[in-house]
Amino acid sequence: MPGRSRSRSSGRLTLKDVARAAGVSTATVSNAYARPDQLSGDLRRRVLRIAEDLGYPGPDPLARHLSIGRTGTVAFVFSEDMPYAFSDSAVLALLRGVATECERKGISLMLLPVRAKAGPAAPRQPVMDVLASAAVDGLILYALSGYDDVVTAASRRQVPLVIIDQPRRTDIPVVRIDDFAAARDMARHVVRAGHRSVGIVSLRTRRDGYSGFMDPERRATIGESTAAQRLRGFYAAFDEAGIGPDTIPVWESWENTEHNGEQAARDMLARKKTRPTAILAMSDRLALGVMADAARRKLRIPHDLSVTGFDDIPQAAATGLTTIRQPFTEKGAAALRTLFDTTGRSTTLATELVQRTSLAHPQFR
Amino acid sequence: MPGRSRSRSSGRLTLKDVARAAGVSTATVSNAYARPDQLSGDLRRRVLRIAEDLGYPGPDPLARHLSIGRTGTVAFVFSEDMPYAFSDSAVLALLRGVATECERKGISLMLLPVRAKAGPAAPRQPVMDVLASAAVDGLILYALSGYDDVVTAASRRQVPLVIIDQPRRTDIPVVRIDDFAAARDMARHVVRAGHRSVGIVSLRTRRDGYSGFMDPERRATIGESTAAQRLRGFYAAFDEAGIGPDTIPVWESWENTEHNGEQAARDMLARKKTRPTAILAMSDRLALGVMADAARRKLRIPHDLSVTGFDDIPQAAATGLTTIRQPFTEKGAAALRTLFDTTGRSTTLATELVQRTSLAHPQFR
DNA sequence: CTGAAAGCGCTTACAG
DNA sequence: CTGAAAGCGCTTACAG
Repeated sequence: MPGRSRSRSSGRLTLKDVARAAGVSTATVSNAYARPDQLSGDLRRRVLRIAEDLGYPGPDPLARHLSIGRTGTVAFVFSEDMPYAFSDSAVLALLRGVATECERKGISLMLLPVRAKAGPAAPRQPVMDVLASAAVDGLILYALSGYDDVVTAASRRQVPLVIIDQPRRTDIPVVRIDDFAAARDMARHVVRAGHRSVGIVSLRTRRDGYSGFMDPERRATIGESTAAQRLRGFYAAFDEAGIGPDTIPVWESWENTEHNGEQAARDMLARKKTRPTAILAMSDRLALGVMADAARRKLRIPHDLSVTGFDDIPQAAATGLTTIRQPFTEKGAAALRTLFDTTGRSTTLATELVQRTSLAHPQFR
Repeated sequence: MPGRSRSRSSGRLTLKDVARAAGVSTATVSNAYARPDQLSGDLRRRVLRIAEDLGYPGPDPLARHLSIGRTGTVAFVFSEDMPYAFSDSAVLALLRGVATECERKGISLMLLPVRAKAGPAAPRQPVMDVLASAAVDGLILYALSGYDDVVTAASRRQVPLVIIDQPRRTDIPVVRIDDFAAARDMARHVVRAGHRSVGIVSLRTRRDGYSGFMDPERRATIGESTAAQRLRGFYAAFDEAGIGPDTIPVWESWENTEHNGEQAARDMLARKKTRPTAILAMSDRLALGVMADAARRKLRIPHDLSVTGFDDIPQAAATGLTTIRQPFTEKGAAALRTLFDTTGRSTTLATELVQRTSLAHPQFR
């Protein structure tokens, strides 16, 4: 802004003002704050006292960040809206892990929601803006299967990236579990329990806002989402048992909520003839929804219907849900470590099948 | 860094590189991104295409922030550690409110924990660092009663401030409830139910890590914390009923956890002779702890013991806890609005006494 | 141990 | 509609 007077023009105090008042250079004032070894204790104390007397709040973070090229902040980027993120215990457990590790390292955490509105084009612009304008040293991308545009925008930024819960990409380190193997193990477990007639409640496989049964074409083009990996795992185990994919109804949920689980159950349990003896859900929340609908129909679990989940959120233990335990907190911590790990190695964390009471031998038919 | 070559020295692409490649000034490139009306559509498209071809990630946020003097980010500053914050439904509801409003306004949210270690001096240095170096346009200070050093450090920053849940300060706008009145109403309700022998489980009144009964001296010097306001409200109602403070045991909890509530109950319910007929807790979590200990002693609620809470978290409804409902989400949203409201007005939100089944007429003695 | 000055990568009022 | 240049407020290699 040519023509304006010196640094006081903005009405704020700057390093320069302190330097002038103390009769030293700005370098010395800067050093007084950030590099105590660069000046004598006496001078440092004097400078700091004068700054305090003047009411100088300390070096401006914005200027400092530009100068040193870092901000000490990382962003957690996720495709859900905030209310959802703060209500989902799986997301919260993950955030707890990220945040705890951040705190340990003295790094600040920024939350960056990139709306999950349906349709490939919808969120394009806002996403770019928020991603492009966040002053961070690294980005943690969470559950962005199908959000290739977001991932692309993120990778343009010249900062380290790590992806949580998404199929491998060769160019970005990933922290994940083996979704295929975990799902396959669960399905084998269901088969071993004696079930031949099963249904699947899937998480979203793409970004089109669809909830409902997947038709053959949709099933044939499930892509590479987390849900796709798990679906393949289920199919693999059922295939081993001679149960073909065409005999298995799959209900896809746009949202990971109990409500979607209930809708799925409503559609699957409606006709007694075709009712499966076991329903495999891709999340505990979906499974809880299925159980809620089953209860409404007076179906006893596991006597009349077996149900399995995925995640092992606190509610799972409370309701006796047989499920796959994921180490959410560890996942979050591992993500942050990976972000600043120069080797760029991906991590696959172990899962565990937790047997409770919601799965048993089918009792009738 | 004198002596280094031009902007390519850091190996990163800058506006300048794009300008050079496009044969225009940096102003034009900048305008192409941020002020489309400042150049023709043709030129803009050409510039953007060249930037894209070069792999330019767009204007660097750090430099942009320094230039425009804003970051589009606000920080939520709280005195608990991250694991606690992500486990407490009251804090989460509040954050949900803040975050939803942030999302609506296109503002990013930063989480800034300032450790709650006991002792006045302990957290001083780290607190200053994280507060001083966060590049934000505003600070939301949550539940910082007793953290005057943090508040002071925050107010040095030349950014808008808002305080949630803390006694009024003349210089900073506050979003809160009327803790005194809400507590007094609850205590009146307890008196009206016929109780004369009561106990209080308090939140922390100071920053010394103390958990246990408050002796008269401690009670006489409770200061201005949220807990102090509520304690005065309880006392006021009991005083109206002729029940003096000296006859009321008060157990102070350093942490707002079920565990601390259980400890309080253990101490208060130990001797049958002096056992109160009603326990007023300053939070639902503390109340749930009291109920848990009561259950262990085979005390029926409310037959053998009445219990009241404060907050109305989801668990309260599930357990029939009579409590004070706080509008957490609205509180968070109001805080963000207040932050950018030039009037600097404080807000006091309404609370509601929710009657459930944990309070009844005392049945014995 | 201290200071003068270039540099970080943008934005923007102003002149043309 | 476009460009030259000052300015945002720091940090730091280097000279003294």
